[in-house]
Amino acid sequence: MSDSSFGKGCHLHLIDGSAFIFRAYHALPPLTRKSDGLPIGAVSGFCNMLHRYVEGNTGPDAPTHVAVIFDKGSHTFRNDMYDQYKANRDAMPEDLRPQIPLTRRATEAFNIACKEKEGYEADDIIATLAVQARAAGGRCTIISSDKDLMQLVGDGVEMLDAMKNKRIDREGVFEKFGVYPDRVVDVQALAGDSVDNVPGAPGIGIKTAALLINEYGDLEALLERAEEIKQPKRRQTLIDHAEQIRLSRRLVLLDENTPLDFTLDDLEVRDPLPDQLMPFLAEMEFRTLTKRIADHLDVEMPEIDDTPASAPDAPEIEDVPFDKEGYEMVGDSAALQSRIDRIYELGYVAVDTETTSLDEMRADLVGISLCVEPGSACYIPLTHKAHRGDDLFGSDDLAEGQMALEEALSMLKPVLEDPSILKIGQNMKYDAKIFAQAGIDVAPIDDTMLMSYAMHAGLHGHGMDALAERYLGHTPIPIKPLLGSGKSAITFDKVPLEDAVPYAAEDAEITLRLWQQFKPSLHRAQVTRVYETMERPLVPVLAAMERTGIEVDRDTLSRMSNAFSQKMAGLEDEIYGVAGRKFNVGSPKQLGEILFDEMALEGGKKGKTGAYATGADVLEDLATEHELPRLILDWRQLSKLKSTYTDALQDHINPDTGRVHTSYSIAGASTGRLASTDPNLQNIPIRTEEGRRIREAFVAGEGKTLVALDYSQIELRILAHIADIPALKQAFADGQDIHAMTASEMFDVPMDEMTPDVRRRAKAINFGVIYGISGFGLARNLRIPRSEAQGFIDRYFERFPGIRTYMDDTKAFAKENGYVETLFGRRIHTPNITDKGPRAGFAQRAAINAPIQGTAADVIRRAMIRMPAAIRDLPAKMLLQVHDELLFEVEQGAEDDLITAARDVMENAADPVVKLDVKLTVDAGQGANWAVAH
DNA sequence: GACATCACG
DNA sequence: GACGTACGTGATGTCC
Repeated sequence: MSDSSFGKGCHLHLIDGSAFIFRAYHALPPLTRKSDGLPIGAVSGFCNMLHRYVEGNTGPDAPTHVAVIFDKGSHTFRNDMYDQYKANRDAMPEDLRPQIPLTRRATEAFNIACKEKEGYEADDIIATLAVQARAAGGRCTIISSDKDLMQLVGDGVEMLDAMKNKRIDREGVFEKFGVYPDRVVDVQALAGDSVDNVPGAPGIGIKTAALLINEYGDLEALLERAEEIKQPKRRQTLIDHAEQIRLSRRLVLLDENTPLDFTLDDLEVRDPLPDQLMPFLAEMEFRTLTKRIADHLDVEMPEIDDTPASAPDAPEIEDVPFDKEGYEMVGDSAALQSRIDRIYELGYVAVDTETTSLDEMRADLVGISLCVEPGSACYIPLTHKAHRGDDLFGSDDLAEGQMALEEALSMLKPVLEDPSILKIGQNMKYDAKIFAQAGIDVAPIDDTMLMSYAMHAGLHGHGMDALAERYLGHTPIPIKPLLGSGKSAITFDKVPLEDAVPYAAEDAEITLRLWQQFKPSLHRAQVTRVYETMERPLVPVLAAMERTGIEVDRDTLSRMSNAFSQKMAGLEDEIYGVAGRKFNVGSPKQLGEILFDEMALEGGKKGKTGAYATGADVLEDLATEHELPRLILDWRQLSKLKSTYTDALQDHINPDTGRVHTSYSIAGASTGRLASTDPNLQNIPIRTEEGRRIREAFVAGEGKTLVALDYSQIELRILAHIADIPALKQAFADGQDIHAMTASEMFDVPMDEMTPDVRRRAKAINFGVIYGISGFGLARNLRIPRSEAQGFIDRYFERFPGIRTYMDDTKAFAKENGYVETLFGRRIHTPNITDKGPRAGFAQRAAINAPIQGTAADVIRRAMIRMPAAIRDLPAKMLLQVHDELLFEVEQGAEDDLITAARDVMENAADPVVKLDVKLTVDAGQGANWAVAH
């Protein structure tokens, strides 16, 4: 190596460190260090890549200088220019975070210069060094495939895609951008970048951008002469967004003058020093790699001690039997402190809370259980009462031997909030909400229920008992005998400590064991991304929404209840008169007997239980024959509205907050949809005028407005994309009425002669397709002969052949693999797909529907996860989700800002993972109550 | 606790 | 040729 300074004949290699890390992380399963469980997969991959890189550096083209460049800090000067810069990036996976510093150490261990600078991106440092190298007359190779670096290429600067081993020169850049490197930033400024959240010009992509730049020379010339553009839409876009485009250019333009405290000469290539490298590899416990590098360097393989530090002679995890004797009660701060110390040694802990209620908003914390290793779980009782609930003199005295609640929480708060300690739970949303009541913001978290959901949706439920049984072969201690049931049931704070400790501690241990089993399986099941990006991050978002709740006006509901009561009473009198006697109108059994036995109406069909069917469709048909069915239908509607809504909702108004707090189950629906319970706020009436008025009781708080945003026809749009139906895609692109278009296509009716009835039929068919259409089902829905319905379907398939292909392919895929997948990789298992006979149809239709419904569910999940950051600076809160709709509450005056921000997130929620052929559009409404806002 | 019914997307 | 069917949910009331 020469001692002369960097100049002609020198060759600088700049490695994009972050790219290496992410590639290593995603390429490898989540390995952990054997002695202590530290996640180490990305470091392992990183070292492998560095080693391969060093090995490959021979021959005439070898570098004389080299550095690995890292990002540092999340805030850069670009965030000062534009606060949304990179704002929609997913958070770094929790098991990657602790590995980042280790990759720096790895680089140094390989004796390679390692550089970073606070407030600057790695790309800026790379730009600065590349320009310096060029100015000094040397060459530079940037090892990265990041397109943001392509602006640097030329005059001795090239890029190397290490993955594909492909060099990128000026021509390569032209291939990618349609312009040479000096105009790349102009093209990027126009096209924007959804990954970095660079806005660019709406509707202009790289192709159009390159076209414009090549025509006008450069960006400024283009913007100055924008008036000359022939296409009106494009012209207007450029005029309207000129400032946004200029901002975008500043965002993508790399800073070639980053102040650096080193020079190129400091980057001279150095041979690895075995004394530095081998101890590091040994510390990481990389057996294979250490051996390989030791051989390569011709040194002795160092000792690797990977015996688990915790328990040197501990048997394998699976061998520890469940043993409630090992469960301890923690009753003082010294005992708790030693548990906390252990948590810090390992970096994770399974947590479970015991409370007085399943309703998190009304529940009081009773105790906390912790577990860091099988066999030694503990329970910290906090507010257990001294006497059983059935004690004649049950008092409020606390049981003895418990820690003070405040003391325990103040000791645990730093642990629960520590970003370096992973908190593992089963249905963590529940525990997080309980802790939130105490002002503790639990993070980061893992959730075994959600891991199971990501891996096993469609196979079985994901409750703790089911998972323990199935995956641990263990039956948990049942809660029933402890709490009793019915009227004599007691709350957990009344359970004696000797019973509470084993029950509670076992839950934490089960959770930990499930986690140990599930964590590495996620990767094998290829659902890590689903779990990390669409399940886990949703937990805090939903917890916040549920805790916020929505204001519901009790008086409005109460008045409606009274009105319904009166109407029902009147109807009952009429019904008894027509029927000839009194009976329970709410009893389908009695009604069936009246209609079909006593009154002997036609069309009585008995179901499998022997009772007559009296559903709405049956009564609807009978209504032409007799007046009774209509009266019953009217009564039933009122009865439903009263009992399920106007009465029940009042009971759900939380006395403390005056609001209604639903709970969303994340792992309930197999397709990825959420489900709302206690109360269900996803089925508030809207289809009938009378029911719709119930939404008037859902109101905005004082000085606020409710804003509703809903995806327009999201499932049909997704169908158009997945089944690749050009006519459907075109219709959406043109903003056409999709049902009218289908009708026109199918029934040869021109669009301007469309009748509501023809459109209605087409609409039914469109929905039928999403549900896995059958002639029988469509016939029943449209009340037409089955043969006619079948004719429609045949015609539909003829006009849109892609649909049939999609259905056949999906069924075949499900049979082959036992699951189907959404566009985002969510898997829905289809264990019944092999059914024979009459049941076969069910599983097939479900398999056809699941990718469509599931993809729509994924989209809105992604939007919800990004929403808090997007509306962070607005006085607005997200309140509810109803499958394709999000409801917000916003301070008056900020409605439009909220709509703009939220719509943007929703419409772009598929990016960047999926590029939909059909754009998603979102309709917005606002008002003082939900009836108006929707 | 099963079943029928009906509210929503 | 017959099977019996639209997909996904949750809450309520009746009846056993």
